[in-house]
Amino acid sequence: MSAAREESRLAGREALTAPVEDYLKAIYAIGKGTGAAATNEIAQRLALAPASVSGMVRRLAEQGLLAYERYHGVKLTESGRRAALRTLRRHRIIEAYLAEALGYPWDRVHQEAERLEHAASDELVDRMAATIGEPEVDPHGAPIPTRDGAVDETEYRSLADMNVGAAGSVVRVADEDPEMLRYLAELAIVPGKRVTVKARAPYDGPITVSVGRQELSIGPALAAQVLVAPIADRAGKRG
Amino acid sequence: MSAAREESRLAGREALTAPVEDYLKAIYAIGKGTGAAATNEIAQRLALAPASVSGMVRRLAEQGLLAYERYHGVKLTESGRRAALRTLRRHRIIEAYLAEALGYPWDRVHQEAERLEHAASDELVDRMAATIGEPEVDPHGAPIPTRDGAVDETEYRSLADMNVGAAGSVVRVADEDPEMLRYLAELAIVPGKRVTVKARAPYDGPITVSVGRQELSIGPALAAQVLVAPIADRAGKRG
DNA sequence: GCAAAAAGTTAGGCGATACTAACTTATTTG
DNA sequence: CAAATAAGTTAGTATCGCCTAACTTTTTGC
Repeated sequence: MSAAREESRLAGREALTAPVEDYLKAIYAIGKGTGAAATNEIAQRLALAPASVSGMVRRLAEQGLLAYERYHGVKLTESGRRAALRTLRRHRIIEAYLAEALGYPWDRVHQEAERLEHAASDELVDRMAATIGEPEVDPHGAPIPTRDGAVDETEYRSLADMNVGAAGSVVRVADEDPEMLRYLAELAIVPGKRVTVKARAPYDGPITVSVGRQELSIGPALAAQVLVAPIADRAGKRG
Repeated sequence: MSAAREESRLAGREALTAPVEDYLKAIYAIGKGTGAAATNEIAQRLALAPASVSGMVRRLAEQGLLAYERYHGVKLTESGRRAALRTLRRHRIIEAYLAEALGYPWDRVHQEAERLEHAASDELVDRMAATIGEPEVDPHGAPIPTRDGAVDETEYRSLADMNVGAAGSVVRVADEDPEMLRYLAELAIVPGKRVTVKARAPYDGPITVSVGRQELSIGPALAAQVLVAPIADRAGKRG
């Protein structure tokens, strides 16, 4: 009964299914909001076969959620972008709420939010946001889109791209890998912390960073997952 | 990719789909835990065609969740009953949490919980329960099953079945119809309230009830939705 | 600038879950 | 107790979202 299907969806939204919301989120993430996304990239991010993506992408294009040209990847339409941002808002508010209100550790909020984002109503998400004081970022520092679809799209440099001597403030870390998040927490590399790149070994070697009064060495793969806002160095060098 | 399917499900549970959980809940509700449920009743409760129920019920029987004999309805197995109670626990804790922690009005918690119960992890549900002090009933007075599958199965009399003169304490009201819940709240017929049946008109006529210092008249259909625990009448009449 | 490699698509299927229409079994009732 | 009615099932189909295998288009690299 398709009536039951309909009514199981959420009032006020155009009843996108969970898989559709996941595709839109993935395409948004790949295209950073406005760019194009390749079939294989979408497939990899969603852990699906490329052929499945071809099929779904055609359907989403028919629904007007994205622009698709065979063999040339896809781009979100304005409507698709809005839908992606609604899901992203849900996801990040849920993450923030789980951490703030329910004491969830930051390495597990992502996984839980990944499921709840498809089931939570606008009302619930808004109540969560209000309860924890309308946060602007999630526990990993990712910006939360507003109700009307605005997001801070500032692009930050990763710790891996900073020059030696440059200082900055950690604004955001990748949120998907729990083990990595636990490790970063251990190192005290969390949003808000001030970091300075002390050295970098050649040939993709480890990067030495000072965080607080500690100095530590991390691999470039990990450093790439940490985004930093530059801070004008008080000593007058340059970042 | 069935791997993605798997991983989208919840750790620690045997990965029942949302429809399956809904069937089990419905069958549990109809059979009051141990009795049998008729195909048509299940169909009606889930707003599905009877033919769809026949199909699903066969599959659930193959999975060992229920005992099924063609043309003679179904009964939950022990495993099915446990699964139903797990879902019920989720549902009711979520309802209680929404009301307590997020200020949800009692007429809307059911609908929201109906979706969240399929997406929330055990950890989330347990954290919610802990946060609001391990409630024993949901906002409508329905008992919350414990983690190990025990529920209070006391059967109460409805207001429609009470003798004139009988007094009692409202323990539970039906939870699905928001409009009815708003009306009951208006009348102050909510769990915990003391009620006395003052009169009942013949031919299925209205029932006059005193609640607090008010006296009001409600139809038998509404009265049937209100469950009451008898209170030994202080004046010595009888219930 | 063409052949090899990479990327993407189509074709053909599958499992879940639902539907309608037609049929069978059970129950009720005169 | 037989006919009428109610309840339940089977058969055949659809949609969604996914898969693999085989094919086509685009890109890359000599």
